[in-house]
Amino acid sequence: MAKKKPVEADVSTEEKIKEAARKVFTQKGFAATRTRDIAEEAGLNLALLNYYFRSKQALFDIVMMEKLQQLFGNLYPILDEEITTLERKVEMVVHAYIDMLSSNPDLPLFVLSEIRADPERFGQRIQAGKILRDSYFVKQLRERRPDMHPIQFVMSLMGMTLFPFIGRPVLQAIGSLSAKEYQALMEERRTLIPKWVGAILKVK
Amino acid sequence: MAKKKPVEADVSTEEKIKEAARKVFTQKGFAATRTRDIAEEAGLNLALLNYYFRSKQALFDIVMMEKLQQLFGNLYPILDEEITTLERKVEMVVHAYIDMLSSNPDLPLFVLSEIRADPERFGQRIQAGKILRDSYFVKQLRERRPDMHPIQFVMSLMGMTLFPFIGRPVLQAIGSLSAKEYQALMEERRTLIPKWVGAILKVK
DNA sequence: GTCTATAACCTGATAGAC
DNA sequence: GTCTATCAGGTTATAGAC
Repeated sequence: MAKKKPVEADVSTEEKIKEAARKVFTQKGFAATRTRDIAEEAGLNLALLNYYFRSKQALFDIVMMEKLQQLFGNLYPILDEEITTLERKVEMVVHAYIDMLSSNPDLPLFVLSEIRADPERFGQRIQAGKILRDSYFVKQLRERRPDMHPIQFVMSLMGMTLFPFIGRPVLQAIGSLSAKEYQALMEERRTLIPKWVGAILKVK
Repeated sequence: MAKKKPVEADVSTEEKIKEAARKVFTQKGFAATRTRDIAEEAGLNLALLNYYFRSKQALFDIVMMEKLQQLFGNLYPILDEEITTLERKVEMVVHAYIDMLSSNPDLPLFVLSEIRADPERFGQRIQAGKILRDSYFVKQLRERRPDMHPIQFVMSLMGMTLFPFIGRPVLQAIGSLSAKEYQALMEERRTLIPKWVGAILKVK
């Protein structure tokens, strides 16, 4: 009743463009994407991109901020829970990533590539400090393993979780795996990684 | 004595161009690189690129093949040694990668991005099958852990080793680390990863 | 708001002098 | 072999009709 237009089952033009931009930018990156590709993907005219968003760069920035949030935004809330154990946090992080990346396999390679292409624009955007300074996770980790730098642990956890998606073409070829088989291995990693990380926490 | 020119301490123009191309392509990727960038980096004129190499794409292909070899070429020889143990092979792989990536930190993100951008051109170029079908490494791994798919192990090993370089800007920010501190952590990983991988091999 | 047409600019590649 | 000058084509962005 409060809507501007009573019947509006279809998405707005603006949203169509954003959705097309998400797809094309994530797949090809900023430099290799032409605004024409996005317009075509959206089934719209090129001029509308500049009507709704001022420029290719402005549209990209919007998509990029979303993707940064998507890739890193869920991390802190999980890691700062006070009641969950370290092992449970690892389980939750791995689970959340494999869920999300199964529908967005290109996300990590896209985000990390674009951060490197323009570090000062996007690098700072991650409120990076707070994850390792303030979180309950780090407190627990320091308590359990005062001998190791927390980031060493984070590197390995993220590496084990994200790398299979970043290096998928190569890994899939190395293993002579079908898409279905690869997906099954990702499912298996939900339990495999927490188990392995548990072993890492105990060693020495 | 057999040289065409008696005095030639300086590098050839062709090699200057290739060296500049290595640097710029690896840093910015194919799409974001302009042939003018390469010419400028080489301290030469743009026309010379097309004189020595036919096109941007042809020059890129040469660099890309080199970089593929650099990233994956040393893997099989190490993994197919008959006399070394599984643990020793892991040590050697980790050591070789950390050595090489310390002077070429952009290499993995570059190669993996470009493979994704053009999978049919470069994907096949890695004689991928042989690493996991034929190598002595896989034989040892199957023997030790018949319950797990070898690729699961490879994913984790490569992830722990390569990801710190792929995600460096983010990880360095997360940890509030200087370049020097980051480098020290990479050195520490030479022994840390083999130790952790050893724990993974034993768990359950 | 949406389109077509076109401006303004950039990029890869080449022609031709030296 | 190396340079300057320039072409041809493509790309972002805008003007203006509807």
